[in-house]
Amino acid sequence: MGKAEENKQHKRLSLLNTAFELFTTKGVNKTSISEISEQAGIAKGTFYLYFKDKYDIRNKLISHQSGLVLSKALEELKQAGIEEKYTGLEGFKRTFIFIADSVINQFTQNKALLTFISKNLSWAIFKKALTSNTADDSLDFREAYYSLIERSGVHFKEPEIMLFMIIELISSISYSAILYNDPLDIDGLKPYLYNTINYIIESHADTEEKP
Amino acid sequence: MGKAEENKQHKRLSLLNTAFELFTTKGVNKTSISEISEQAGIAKGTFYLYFKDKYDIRNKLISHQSGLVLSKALEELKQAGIEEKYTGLEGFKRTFIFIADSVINQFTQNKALLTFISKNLSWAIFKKALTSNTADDSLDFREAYYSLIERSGVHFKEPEIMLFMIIELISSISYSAILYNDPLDIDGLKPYLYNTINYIIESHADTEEKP
Amino acid sequence: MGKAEENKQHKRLSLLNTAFELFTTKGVNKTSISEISEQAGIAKGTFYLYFKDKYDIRNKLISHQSGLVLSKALEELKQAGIEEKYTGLEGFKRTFIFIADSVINQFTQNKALLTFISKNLSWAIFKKALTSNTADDSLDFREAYYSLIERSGVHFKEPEIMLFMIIELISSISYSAILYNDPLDIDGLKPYLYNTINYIIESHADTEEKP
Amino acid sequence: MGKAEENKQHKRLSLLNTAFELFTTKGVNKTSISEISEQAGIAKGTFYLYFKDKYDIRNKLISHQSGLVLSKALEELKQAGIEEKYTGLEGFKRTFIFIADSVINQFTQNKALLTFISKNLSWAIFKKALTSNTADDSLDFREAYYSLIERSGVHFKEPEIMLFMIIELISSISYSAILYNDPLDIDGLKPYLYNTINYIIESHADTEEKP
DNA sequence: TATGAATGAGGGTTCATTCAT
DNA sequence: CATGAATGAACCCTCATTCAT
Repeated sequence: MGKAEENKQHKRLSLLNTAFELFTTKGVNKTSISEISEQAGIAKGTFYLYFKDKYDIRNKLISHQSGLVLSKALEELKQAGIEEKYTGLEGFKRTFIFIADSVINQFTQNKALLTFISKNLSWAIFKKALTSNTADDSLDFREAYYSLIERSGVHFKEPEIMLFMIIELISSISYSAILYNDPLDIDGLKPYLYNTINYIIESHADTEEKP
Repeated sequence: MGKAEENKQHKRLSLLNTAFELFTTKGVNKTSISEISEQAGIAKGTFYLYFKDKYDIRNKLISHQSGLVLSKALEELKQAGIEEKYTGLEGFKRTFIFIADSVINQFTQNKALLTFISKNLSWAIFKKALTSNTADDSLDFREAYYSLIERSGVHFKEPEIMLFMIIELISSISYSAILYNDPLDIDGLKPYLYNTINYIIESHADTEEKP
Repeated sequence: MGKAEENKQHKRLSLLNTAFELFTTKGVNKTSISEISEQAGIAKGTFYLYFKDKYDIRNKLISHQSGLVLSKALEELKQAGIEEKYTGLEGFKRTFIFIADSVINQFTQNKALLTFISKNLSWAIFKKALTSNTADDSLDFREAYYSLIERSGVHFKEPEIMLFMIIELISSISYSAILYNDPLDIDGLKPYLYNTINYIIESHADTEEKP
Repeated sequence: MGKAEENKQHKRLSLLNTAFELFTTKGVNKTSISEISEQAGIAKGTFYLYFKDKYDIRNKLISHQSGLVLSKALEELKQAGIEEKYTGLEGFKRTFIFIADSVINQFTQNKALLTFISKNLSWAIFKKALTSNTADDSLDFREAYYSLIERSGVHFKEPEIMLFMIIELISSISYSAILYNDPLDIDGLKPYLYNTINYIIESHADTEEKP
């Protein structure tokens, strides 16, 4: 049982990894299930024991990969000790920008990943990724987000909308800037982007954070 | 000659219109060239006399349709006489929000169009749409944009980046809000969106617009 | 031993019942062994411990179900007491028509059963059903048939052929009439059918039935 | 045009013939479209230009082949001059039996055809075959049937039902007898069969055919 | 005996593209 | 210019059957 279960997990992962590589290399449309299976060293029919179809595996990959990116960003945050250095609204802004910067840098270093996620991400899928971290991972980004808010001591009027707007801004701008340097490379755009993010945060903060 | 040329244009338009209807109805992937040709009342082989392949016609459609949306927005702007009522930075902001609002409303009323454009739009394609208005149309949105700036009398540091950021913000937020009401319906999000747009404009304006 | 044996019989029956339901619902072709097994709550591999393949279980079902239909007809016959009321050739005819009518009514009330049996029945399979009543059932229709003849006191020249002809007539006519009301519904056809059956019986009877 | 059209007809026929051969040899279920196409010397995709799917070609074949069998029977009838020799009810009976005999003999000589038709024939499909003789053939069996009746001078109460019953009787009995000699070979069964057919005809005739 | 994961051949079907007319 | 029949590769998916556990 243990062995069989292990084997199954191994195959599942093999399929996920292969699919990810192909999706990011050739795009989802031009990747066939035959190809995924073959390259994963698995019979074509076996694919269907693990995933319903190509879009099933794609969605699972998006959740999974988004989760990984965020995990890494939070990891880096912890190591940088940002949260401890700053407090209040200022601290929150710095923290958030730090995370955004980490995410953007990851995308800059892995453009295929950016292509894959951007072309297929929707806020709905992303929200799922925030919470359900596909089994293994124990990270819950949503929780991390709210604990971040709490620790800052700031009260935000609509934290959900604030998050949504920032994420949409980051992802849409990253896409064009990182992949096409258009209208400018991402480093040139960062000041504008972070400036806007800061503004969004400020405008959502309830005026007097220390009454 | 005149007759033949007319006929050609007619076929071309027929293909474009049919393709647009099918793309917005069933999606680009699930629309076949056979289908487009047949529904356009044209032989399959003839399609290739006008377009290279499905993606060729798709790109042309995106440019074309984006142009139409902007044209309509500018048209409405003219009829509303906004530009004449307000001046300076304030006027520019109002004008811009007016245009954004028009675009968003158009998308709200035509969700298929939104899906089609959002799923396929990139800044690069959009930029092309701004200038080259596919033959017939005489509108040059870029020109309109700069004349708008000029008339306002405000000097912007990076008008191109400003435009880019605003458009990305609008399009990414519209997508989720209009199509899925997630995290909120578009009417609920408009205040936040317009607020942010205003901020972006302000932060790009060179401090003292009236020296 | 008793327990294991019971369990085996239980699984066998579960497979037979499930297969029957699926065969009559979706047709033999479109029913897969996976489906049968799964719905029977049995592992796929286990199926092969009980039946050779789909057609094996199908044949066994036809025999079984045909037997059930005949059993029920004979049961009803007994309860109606027809045999006691009439004697001689006349009695035989009435008895036979009674049985035919019961069978047809059963089919009318269970069209899926009719489809299944008609599409798969052959005289050869049916003959097997007449005698070997799949284990449990103790009824031997062939025996019942000959005892019916004997009791009537009539001598038939070729009782086997007579039975064959009548059964083929009934089954082929029922099929079209019950399932498609074509060329007429079964009630409209019954007079013609029974009239012909009567004739077949008469023509097989040795002239002077009471010497 | 003429050439292309000819070519199309040729391909169509090639597909029909190949399908017929495969259907009668291996059965409809076990024949694949790949096989039909390949053996017909045509690309697989081309099949779909001519027929919707396997069952489309099957139905067309049944109609076609049934028509051929009947045509041949009527041809033989004409050559035998039966109709001229006999008149009235007697003549009708002899004519009908002659046709039945021709059909049965054809089936006896072509058992594959019998298997194919019997396993797939339904009264509904047959009726279609009676009238619409797939383009080329000019024979309309239904018309022939009614002209036969008319010429005989006999009035039948329900000619449609009479035909239905006789055909069902013939086909179901032929099937078992010709293919399996069960319960008797077809020659042994013919007397019983024809006897019954005669009876059915008689019983449908309006009593006094010569007033 | 029972399981059910794995197989992989083969099914039906679609479709971009070509080319003779 | 226009056609549309023909292609055949490629696709997705199903499923009977096997076999290690």
